[in-house]
Amino acid sequence: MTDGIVERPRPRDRILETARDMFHKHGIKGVGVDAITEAAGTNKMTLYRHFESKDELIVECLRANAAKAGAMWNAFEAEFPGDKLAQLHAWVRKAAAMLNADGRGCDMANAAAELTEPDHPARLVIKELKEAQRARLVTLCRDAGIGQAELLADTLSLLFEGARVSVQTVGTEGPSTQFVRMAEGLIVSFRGAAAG
Amino acid sequence: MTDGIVERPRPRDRILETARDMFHKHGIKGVGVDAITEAAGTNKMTLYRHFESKDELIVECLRANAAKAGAMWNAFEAEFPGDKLAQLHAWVRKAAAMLNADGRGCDMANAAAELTEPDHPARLVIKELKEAQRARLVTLCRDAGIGQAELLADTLSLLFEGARVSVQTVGTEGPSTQFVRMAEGLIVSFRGAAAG
DNA sequence: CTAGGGTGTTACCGGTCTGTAACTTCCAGA
DNA sequence: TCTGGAAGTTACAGACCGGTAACACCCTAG
Repeated sequence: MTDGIVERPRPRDRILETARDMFHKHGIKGVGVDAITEAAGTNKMTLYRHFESKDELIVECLRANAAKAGAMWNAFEAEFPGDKLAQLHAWVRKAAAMLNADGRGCDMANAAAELTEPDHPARLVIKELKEAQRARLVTLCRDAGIGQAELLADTLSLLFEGARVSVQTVGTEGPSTQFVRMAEGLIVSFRGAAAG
Repeated sequence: MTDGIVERPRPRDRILETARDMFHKHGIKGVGVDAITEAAGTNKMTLYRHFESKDELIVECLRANAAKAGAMWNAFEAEFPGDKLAQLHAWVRKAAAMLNADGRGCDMANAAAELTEPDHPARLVIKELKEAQRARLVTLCRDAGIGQAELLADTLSLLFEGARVSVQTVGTEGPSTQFVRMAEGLIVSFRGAAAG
């Protein structure tokens, strides 16, 4: 019986969580496996028992990020069941909150900027996961009864993506401050025109 | 008299040009100074006679990029003298062309993603140069007689920035294909509302 | 012709990186 | 209590990194 005390996560999970955090903060090439394992309270050998290479660890981190993002979408549905328009507005608010969370952009985009080898295993999963997110936003727009749902979803996607890199280059006081206004304006405009 | 043959650029310029190209293609941390000098047809010692460190070389590369971008703006003015609206549309076309040029995003944004140390010398110039570009786009929108010029300029900025990272993650067939339509639609919309 | 600065060459330094080998320690389950 | 597997430890291999020292070369300005 080990009740009463908080179970310390297994080494694999500690490594994964620590790596996610450090990759996010310092970039992928800016962090070595030694630093990860030390911060995770373990050692390099244990890392290589659970992940066959740093590249595989990177991929697993990206997948974990995507899983967390997926949970976010589910939270929208749980908060506003059936009300797709409210969920869309929740997405806008959540996106805006992320902009001010820290000065680092999207982990997928940052990884894509760093890992330039065209056949790097991470590039495949980045594309996969980004496309999945796009599909989810398109569906949300369509189910909200918006005509030209793809165009609105793509526009919102690009705005958000751009806002995240803008925060990374000029900080939170730049163009990204207008993100909510832009997004809400677009939604109104798309709802007004041809509610097909 | 060395007429008749093309003057080979001096080592410093060859290094700068080669570094710009390699940083763009492979990322900053993905390229070592040895590789740069070898590709530039010179050697490491010569590099360190002209640049006091790799960091300074990075900064000079970013400045060179900005200078090239500045020349682009001047080309718009030369092509459509006085016609600010035509220059704005030229910007949209040029931006779209960049999206399909190669799969790599903005060098400034990529550098910001890689160089995470908050006091890295490159971060200062990135912020400077991005703010200068934004100011230029705002001025163009304002001079084109558009009300809410800042909002339009910021929206176009974020769209373009987002399109560049989108190209880097999902390729040229993703949301970025809609960039021109989005941008032109926004310009029309902003011109329609309150030509203050 | 000569002097000197820009350039090329080679070797090296200390550090860091990913990844591995060999061995010990710990702990849960039978 | 015994056993087997997971985890920790130490040391190392081989490569690459940014940066420097010492020296040979070449070309041009005087």
